[in-house]
Amino acid sequence: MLTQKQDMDTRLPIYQRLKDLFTQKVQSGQWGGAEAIPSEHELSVQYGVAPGTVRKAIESLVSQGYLTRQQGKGTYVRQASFGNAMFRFFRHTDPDGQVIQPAARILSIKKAIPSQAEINKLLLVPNEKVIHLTRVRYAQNKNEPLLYEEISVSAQRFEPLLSADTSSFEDLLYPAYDRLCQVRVHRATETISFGLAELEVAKCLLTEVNAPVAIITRLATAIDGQPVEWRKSYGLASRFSYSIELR
Amino acid sequence: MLTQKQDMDTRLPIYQRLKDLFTQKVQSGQWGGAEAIPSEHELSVQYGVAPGTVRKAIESLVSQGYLTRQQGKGTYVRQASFGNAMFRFFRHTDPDGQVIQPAARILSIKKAIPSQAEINKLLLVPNEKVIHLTRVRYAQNKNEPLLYEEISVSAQRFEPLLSADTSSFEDLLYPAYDRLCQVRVHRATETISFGLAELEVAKCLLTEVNAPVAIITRLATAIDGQPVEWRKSYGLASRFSYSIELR
DNA sequence: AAGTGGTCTAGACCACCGA
DNA sequence: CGGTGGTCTAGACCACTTC
Repeated sequence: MLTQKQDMDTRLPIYQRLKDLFTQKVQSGQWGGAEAIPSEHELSVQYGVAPGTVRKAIESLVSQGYLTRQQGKGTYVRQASFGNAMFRFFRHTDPDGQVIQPAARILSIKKAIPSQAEINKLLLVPNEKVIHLTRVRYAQNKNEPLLYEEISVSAQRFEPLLSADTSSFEDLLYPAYDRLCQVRVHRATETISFGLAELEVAKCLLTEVNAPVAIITRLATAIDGQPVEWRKSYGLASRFSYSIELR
Repeated sequence: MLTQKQDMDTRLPIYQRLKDLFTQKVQSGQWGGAEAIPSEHELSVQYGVAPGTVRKAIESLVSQGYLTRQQGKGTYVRQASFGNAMFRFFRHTDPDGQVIQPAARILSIKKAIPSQAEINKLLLVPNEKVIHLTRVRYAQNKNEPLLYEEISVSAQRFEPLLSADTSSFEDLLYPAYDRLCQVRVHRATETISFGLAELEVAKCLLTEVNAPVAIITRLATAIDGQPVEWRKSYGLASRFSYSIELR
């Protein structure tokens, strides 16, 4: 009663098999969207196991970041929530500790031929084009630019971006990906390095060419592990600081 | 029957109270060493709760890295596992994202009067001295310096370092802390920022004064939460990179 | 064989949410 | 109010380690 298309069952514990099964449901999109997944009770009946066993599988997926549970409501496939995580770390040296809510302005958005780096990072197929998007982020009340960003996505999957009203997604890109292109960012890897501002970057950050800048390279992936967005963000190095807890 | 010296009980769930209680036992050293902690059954009897509740508390502490369980043997306070996973805390990467495993050479090690910053970070008591340790890290096969490090620890707790043979712990400091000083690093927080090389730094990195450098500040803490080591690492900004996964 | 954790069951009652 | 997840109970049987 727990056997799936292929019996992945090599005498794994039931809750493990459930976990695999549920992971498939999430990755294939059968579960997801705004709906809650079936309740614990429902699942336990459906698969003929005890509620505690279903619970254990679900708890494990929650701790892995695939699901979230809300008491009284239900269990949901998790939305990405790190949208502007980076800005937690770009501390403006204002009266201390004030969180900056950055505004954003999109400078350009156009189809282009991918570089080799983009092909590698986004795993593009031959002849697949990309969409290039450039953006500047500002401290909200000031005119001061904080970050210049170059963003690349597959032109195939993100076609709708080209015809959309950019003003509707300037600040928040990932919700727009979801809304317009049905692509949901699940996690990302960021790499920090330092370099010197090239002309375009310098212009947008109102500094000189060759000024030291921090570069955050981000590769964002969907819940099924496919890379969906590659991004390079440039900020003035002198203002940059980034904290991580290691365990 | 679950009440402790001070009733920390504000109607917290039982397993939470157990978790706090067990955490105390670990941090105070009542549990630890080579012995297993009491069995689930024993604990459930002792505190008058169901075994499943004890289990939930323990599982949570296992996932937080405080305990490990071994089927058939028992549950143990987690030992530092530096043996092979040598660079647990070393996240620096080369431009391709490969983790770099550098060799190290200790330049100096001596007792000193702490700066105010050190007093604050390490929570030193009045008149407590520190040990200053400086070190250079090299790419393994090259003569090229990658990082210059200034490391501060309490002179009281780390006295044995001064009389030890430095060649025995050049590469691996944390196992040496454990072996020589019975101090186990459990976690650490790193902050990355950007600056310009001062004289000492420039000399060791074979570059000029005011060359752009990446600065990684690390505060390492023991299992009881006490700060034990404060470290500043400097690397040439042009060669530096650092990766983090976001979720 | 005895003791440990690992898995699983089959409930109970509570707190929270939405209609 | 009914349905959801959150907590808790009180067992069962299994797999593993140690003696």
